[in-house]
This record gives sequence, structure tokens and C-alpha cells, in this order.
Amino acid sequence: MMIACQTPIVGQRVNPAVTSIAREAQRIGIDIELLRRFLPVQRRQLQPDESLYRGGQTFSALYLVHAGFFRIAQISEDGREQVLGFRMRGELLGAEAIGLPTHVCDAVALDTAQVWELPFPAVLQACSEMPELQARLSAAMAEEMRRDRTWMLALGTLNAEQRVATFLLDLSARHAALGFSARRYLLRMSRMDMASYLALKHETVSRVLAHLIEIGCLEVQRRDVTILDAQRLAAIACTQTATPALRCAA
Amino acid sequence: MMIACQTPIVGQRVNPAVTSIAREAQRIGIDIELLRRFLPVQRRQLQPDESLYRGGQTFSALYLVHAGFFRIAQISEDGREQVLGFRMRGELLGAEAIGLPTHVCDAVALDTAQVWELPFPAVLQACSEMPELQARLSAAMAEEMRRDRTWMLALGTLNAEQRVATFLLDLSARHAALGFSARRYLLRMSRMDMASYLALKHETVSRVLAHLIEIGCLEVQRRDVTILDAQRLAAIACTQTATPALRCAA
DNA sequence: GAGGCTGGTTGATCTGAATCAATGCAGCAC
DNA sequence: GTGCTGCATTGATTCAGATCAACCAGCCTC
Repeated sequence: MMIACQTPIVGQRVNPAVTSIAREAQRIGIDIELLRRFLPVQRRQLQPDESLYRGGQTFSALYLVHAGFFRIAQISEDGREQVLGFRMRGELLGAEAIGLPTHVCDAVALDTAQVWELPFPAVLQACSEMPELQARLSAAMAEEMRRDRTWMLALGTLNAEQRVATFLLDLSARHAALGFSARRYLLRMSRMDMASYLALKHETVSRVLAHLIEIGCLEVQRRDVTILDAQRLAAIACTQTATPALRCAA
Repeated sequence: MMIACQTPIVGQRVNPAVTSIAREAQRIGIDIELLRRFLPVQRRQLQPDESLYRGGQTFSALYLVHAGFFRIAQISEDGREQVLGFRMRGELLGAEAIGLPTHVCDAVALDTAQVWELPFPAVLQACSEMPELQARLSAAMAEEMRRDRTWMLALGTLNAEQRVATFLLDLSARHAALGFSARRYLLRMSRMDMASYLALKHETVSRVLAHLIEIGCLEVQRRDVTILDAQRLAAIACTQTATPALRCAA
């Protein structure tokens, strides 16, 4: 069940990297009503842990998340697995398979979820009839690339605590963008999933959370997160171990 | 200057992750002659270290690499920098800025380079006149997403030595795909750039290279790399420290 | 050719996160 | 209730890679 406190979003300073991820989510701008006029758009319902698609399955549609949360993960041919991201309302799924016959990663619902199914070759057809849609599709794909790359930057330059703080603030901002509380939310994913996404081990995630709780930034009851000091969390997210030359302007 | 030995590509077993990155490069399939009919395509020449675009500059075109090498890097607002990839002939540059007024990362030529400049809003216009192009553009963007994600998987699951081996084999395969030697090539980037891309420190890259030389996999003279034992390198790239459950099928 | 500079290597040491190992705790079956 | 089972936390220890530091090889300028 979703926590949907109507707490207003406070005017907090957040890590620039975080806000840029969150802004993305708001901009997708693919309008279902518009699509309906050109495409046989269907709604599909998923149960927790049900997969929307898996690597290897035939690619036949893009999906727009309408409700619920998804985990995107990729498994290499030799069995290594990596969580690549989490998707919520308004975000696009499946675009990475465009141009291939089959999906290359897994999208799994983390709770009860609904998606709009946009049959694929038909989407391209619709694009050619409506140039506006074409622009939106490529913009949505570009946004997804930017999101991935912003995260690659985080993985390559931040330590464990900074990554966890960045992640928590990103979720906070994305919840806020959807009208939910930025202060308190439920983690839909396990610590394992978080750890994989953060390129850490789950024990490390636990320890970092314990530390953030200890210093008064957070309250965490299993998967129920309350951000007590967003300011400090933001400071941790980007400045902690920066060398003088790279220090935050903040 | 390029080393362009005409050594045939030997039928070596390579890391599946690596081949999948390399296969991408061959598939881009955006045909300049086709584009010319719809767009004012211009060729642009760059000197070593000259930037094609930088974060913050107005986004006005996509670029298709015709010759030379590029480094793609992103700098966060607080000054952290991360190399996101390297691009060579046939690969697309700038797509991540679609939908935004300005570029979000830097593309810098690593040697003398040439690109085809595809003025942007005009590309979309051309797409609507030619649905085939629309399909190719979205396929090219999807390929770029897959490339990024394959690398995220590598960063999240491989140790230093595996990453370096994977990187060297990826470069090898991409050179081969362009008709150059898979066995011997020049690294166009500094150790710093390599290290950033690999999310390591440059000292670590040096040490790993030294070790790979010591065990007879490689020969390296500054930036001139010769792969002596591709088989072994491939074995290192994916199996070395895998836990039993995750072990390579190989 | 001296001097300086950038990029690269190598060594010694330190440390953050991984690993190994227990323990706790909620939810579920029976 | 008892006993699972899966997820999460916490502690002790180890180790891969970072850090700090010295040194070297090209390469440029003068």
C-alpha cells in the first residue's frame, strides 16, 4: 500500500544531481489521450513480483507506467545481474529494445501496478502521422539516457554514503513530483535491489542507513523512510569526500 | 596517426558482454547518402582536444562520427567529472540532448576527427517525411541506451582487472568491426580518461595493465596495445571472482 | 642541452567496503 | 502456539583498490 501523506513539499535545497533526475520524471509528456487517437492502447495490470517483460522475450510494445513501481534489471549472458533503475508513474518502459526483436532486460512490478501498453511498430506508424509524437518519443528516450548517465556519474564519483543519500533524495523528489510526500515514503524494493542499483552490498546499505539514522537525518522502519534532515542529507550526497578542487560551491 | 594493420580477425572466443557492445557499433545504420536528400548535412573537422560540444552549449545538431575518436564526459553541477564513453566511426553523438535547449555533456575529439553534422530540428522534419529514418533514429538511440546499460552492469559487477580486460576487448572488437586489427591498436585516451570511464584511479589502471603484461596477455608501449592472449583476457573479463552461482558457463 | 611539464609507472601504506558469520524479526503455514 | 523462510541488521575480519609519494620518460620551449 502506498503512503500518500499530503505534506506540502518544503522549499529545501537539494543536491543538483538529484533535482535533475527528478525533473526528468515530470517532463515525459507522452499523452495517453493523444495516443488513443492513433493507436490501440491497452491497459495492463500486474501483481507484485510479476514481470512485465524479461530479457529474451519478444519485444512488441512500449509501456507507460500508470500506477505502481517497477524494477529494471539486466542479466549478462554469464549470469551477472544488475538493477539499472526503478520506474514510477509517467515513466516509459521497454524503449531500450527498440530495433531488436527481443527485450534485453527485465521489468518487474514491485507492487500492484498498471501500465499502458503501446504496441510497437504501431507507435512508429503513429509517429509518422503525428510529428509531435515523434518529437516526444525521442525526447523521452533522450531523458532516459540522461537519467542513466547521471547515475553513472554518481556511481563513478560518489562513495557508499553519498550514493545512498543521493538515492533517497532522488526517490523523495520523484515522489514529490507525483504529488506524494517528499518527507516520508515507502521503499518498494528490497535492500538487495537497492544495493545492486547502488553497486554496493546489502550489508553496506544497512550500515549506511544505520549511520544516517544515528546522525538524525532519517527514520527508517523496515521499508518506511522518513527524511528528518533533507538539508544535511543533501550535503552528504554531494560534498562529503570531495577533494578541494572538486568541492561543492554550497 | 592510426595503426591499421590488416591482420585478419582470428576466430577467438570473446566475453559475451563485449561482443554485445561491439555488435551495437555495426548496427547504427544511419546512412549519410540517404540523409543528404532530406537535410543540409555538413562535414566538420576537429583537431585533437577540440570539443565538438560542451555541456551548456546550445543543442542544435546530432553528429555522426566519420573519422577519429571522441570522449564523452559529464560534469555535475558540483564539479564531479565522469567519462561516459568513447565513440568511433559510425557512432552517433549528441542524442542525449534531444528535448533540451542545451547539451548536457562534453564530446571531445581525441585525435583529428571528422563528423557529419545533422542539424537537429531538421532531422525530426526529415523523419516525418521518411518513416524509415524515424525508425533508424530511435533504434540508434536505443542502441546507445543498451551500450550504457551494459557498461553499468560491468561497473556494478566486475572488479578492476575484469573491467580493464573487458574494456580492452571491447576496443579490440570495435576496431575489428571497422576493419582494423583486433590484435593491436592505439589507445587514443589518457590513463586518466580510461580510469574515469572504468571508475578506477589511474594508478590502479597502470597496475592492472602491468599485471596483464606480466602474465603474458598483453604488450603495452605507452598507448600502443597488443593483445597476445585474447582467450585468457576474455576469461579474466568475466569469470575471475564470480561466486559459484554466478560462474560463467564457459 | 637545460629546464620544466604532462602523463605514466611503481612502491608503501591506509581504508572503505566486502566478506564471513551470527542474530533478529515479520509474516506465513500448519 | 511452533517452526519455517526470507529479509534485514550488526559485528569481526579481510582485502581490493585508494591514497600518498617518489620517480621516470617523452616532449616542448628556450
